[in-house]
Amino acid sequence: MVSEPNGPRPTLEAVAALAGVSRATVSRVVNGGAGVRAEVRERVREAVAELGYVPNSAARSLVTRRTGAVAVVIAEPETRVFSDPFFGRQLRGISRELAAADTQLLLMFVEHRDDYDRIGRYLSAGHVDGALMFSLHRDDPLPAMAERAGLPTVFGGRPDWAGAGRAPRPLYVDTDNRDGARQAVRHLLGRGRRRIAVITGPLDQTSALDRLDGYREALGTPEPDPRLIADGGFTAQGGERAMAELLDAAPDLDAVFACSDLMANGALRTLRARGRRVPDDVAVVGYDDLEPAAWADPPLTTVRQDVEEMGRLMARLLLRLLDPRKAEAADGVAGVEQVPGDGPAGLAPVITGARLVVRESA
Amino acid sequence: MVSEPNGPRPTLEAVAALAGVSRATVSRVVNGGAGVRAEVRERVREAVAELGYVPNSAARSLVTRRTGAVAVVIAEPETRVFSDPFFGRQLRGISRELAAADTQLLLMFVEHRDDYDRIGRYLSAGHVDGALMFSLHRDDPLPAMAERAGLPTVFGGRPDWAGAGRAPRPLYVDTDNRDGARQAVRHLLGRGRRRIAVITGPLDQTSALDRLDGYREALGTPEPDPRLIADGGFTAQGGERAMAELLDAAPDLDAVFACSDLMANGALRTLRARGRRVPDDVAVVGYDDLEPAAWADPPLTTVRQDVEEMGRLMARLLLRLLDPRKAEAADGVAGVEQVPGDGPAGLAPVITGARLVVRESA
DNA sequence: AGTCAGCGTGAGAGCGCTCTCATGTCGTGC
DNA sequence: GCACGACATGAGAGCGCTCTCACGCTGACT
Repeated sequence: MVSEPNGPRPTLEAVAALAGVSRATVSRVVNGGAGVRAEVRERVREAVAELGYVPNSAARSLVTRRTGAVAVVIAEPETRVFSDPFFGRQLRGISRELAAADTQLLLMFVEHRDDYDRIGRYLSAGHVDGALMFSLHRDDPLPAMAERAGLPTVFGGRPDWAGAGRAPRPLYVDTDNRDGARQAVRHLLGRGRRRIAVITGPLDQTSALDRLDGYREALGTPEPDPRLIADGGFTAQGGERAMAELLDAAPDLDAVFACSDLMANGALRTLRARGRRVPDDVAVVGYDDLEPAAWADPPLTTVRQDVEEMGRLMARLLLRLLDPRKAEAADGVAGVEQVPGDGPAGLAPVITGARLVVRESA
Repeated sequence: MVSEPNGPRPTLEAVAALAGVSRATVSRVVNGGAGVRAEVRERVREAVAELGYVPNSAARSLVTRRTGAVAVVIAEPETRVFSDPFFGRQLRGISRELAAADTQLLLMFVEHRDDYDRIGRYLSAGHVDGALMFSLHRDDPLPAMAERAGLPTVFGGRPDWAGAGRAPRPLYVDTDNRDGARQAVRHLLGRGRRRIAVITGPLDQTSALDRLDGYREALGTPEPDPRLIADGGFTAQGGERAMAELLDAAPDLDAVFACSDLMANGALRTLRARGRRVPDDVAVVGYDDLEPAAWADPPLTTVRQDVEEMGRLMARLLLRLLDPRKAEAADGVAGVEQVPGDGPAGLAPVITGARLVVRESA
């Protein structure tokens, strides 16, 4: 690759001239080389290498109407996004999968009300071929925006599809939150705990709701003692506070299911401060099985979801949506269950399994 | 905005027709409207709104040679990137600043050897106007690639500029690592500690090196007792292991300066396991002042660097590099010191201050 | 009254690529 | 020996935008 240090980047034209063929032929070679005589193909390849030719993406996507990039939109108040390794992990899974498909990842955070405008505009502007959206709360306008813009979108976590009218079924990747919660609570019941409290996430998110439902189901009580339920907002501080509320309202509790590891950590802190031993006095189960779980004191019994894999699945789903032909035979991932009864092959929401990991806290 | 649900997106041409002007005039209005009669401008704006016109970015960047996007390249083994809130925080700062300048953020992780190829190609392909690079280790080929591609680049942390030959001075944002480390160790000295160990980061990174130098300086010994130095690799596990090594090699140590909060947490864990009380038996100081510091048990005395601000500064520096005219009067940030003796106004490395935060661990 | 600067606007040439269609060149079958 | 299809290649028309330049108009100055 003997490129000019700083001259203008070579164009198709230049390569064509050097190889003694037409622009069209060079284009064909650059895009796979089908229908070009081997000898010519080789000559063109050499010219490309010699000039250090790299296709101009703007020109290409101007005509193809494809950008080779997807947006990842994270609509989460700043508190949670990066103190919780959850997003990072998922992002990495996404990044891996996209990189493998030579697709770029555009990261956008929604923080303020006015960000919606900017992002909505951006998504409609055709800068990206599709979008991955995270942790939307109930009234988030983003899904509607994406739909209006006709932008293929995959959600992280089952979206609360209140807003959309006659929209097609949304595509998403989620874990079986309800089942995970059930496993957690059943484990506590199996250890003889009877006054089991729950620290929930914000109840305008389906993941938080589903876990709460799983808790209810496992207890077999549709209306559990309200003193045993507190909202921890999916943050460590929230978990700390929620645990304090719970202890005040129900001093006799003997277990707590925190719907995220971070909240479980907060809860542990409160329990320690109040002199309750874990797990002897109060057993604690978390959810996620990310770093905070293993590093808690004592290490958390928790529900594992393969977060990185979820990210990967989201990306794969979107890529398939964008280009069904390229649907590599990369399917049939272990532990993945497809919701049945849907459209074209593989284009359906994906629910991954949850699994209890027993450590010392319960 | 009464856009067609799914029709082809309107073009300049369409807007021009509706407003009864030429394409050129619409273009002028869309790009600020300078040199267009107010009345006409208004008419065009209405047409734009009516059609829901959004400029096609590919067409635009084809002619302007600008993409309005920058790459953020993170070259860090997976272990650290998202278990440490450091990157997330910095990313957020970057994102904020870029969003304010309507610039997109392309995120790319380097994990494998072959990723370098892909990313190098990408950076040369003119997809982005500039790049922000993080935590490069000594022999990282990325800076050279960026330079060869003529891509404006700002580094996070002072790069080890071994590779580059006659390159211009690299632009970077860093904290005063050496001073931060000095403060940490002086604090320990001030508390009467005499056998102060250090848990370093990987020594092929300047931040780790600089902190170690600060440690040496504060001690006043160019060659401190090697038994008091261990590499913790900037990870929690590494910190745990390093602490164990230190205790084995120098059981009489009475303090440890861990060069990151995560490593300090690991160290705390080992100390707890070995029955050493903190801070009574062993005082511990961390570095970063991110979540892990406040959540440690006991809460960590640590060195604060405003990570998000660093991210913001990196982005600002790059934006200024890309478009000097737009250098808003957003300068003169508190606590920021510019390295003197450089090129055009403001285009110089930035070193932000470090500050000791005293909590309970020392 | 004539000149000319200055401003607002339009015409049109590309930016670098893809893709359709026409053209040319064989090989095959009757 | 001729018609025809298959295949390889080239010519050229855009994709939607920006930007230069030319043009016409107004108003100020000689």
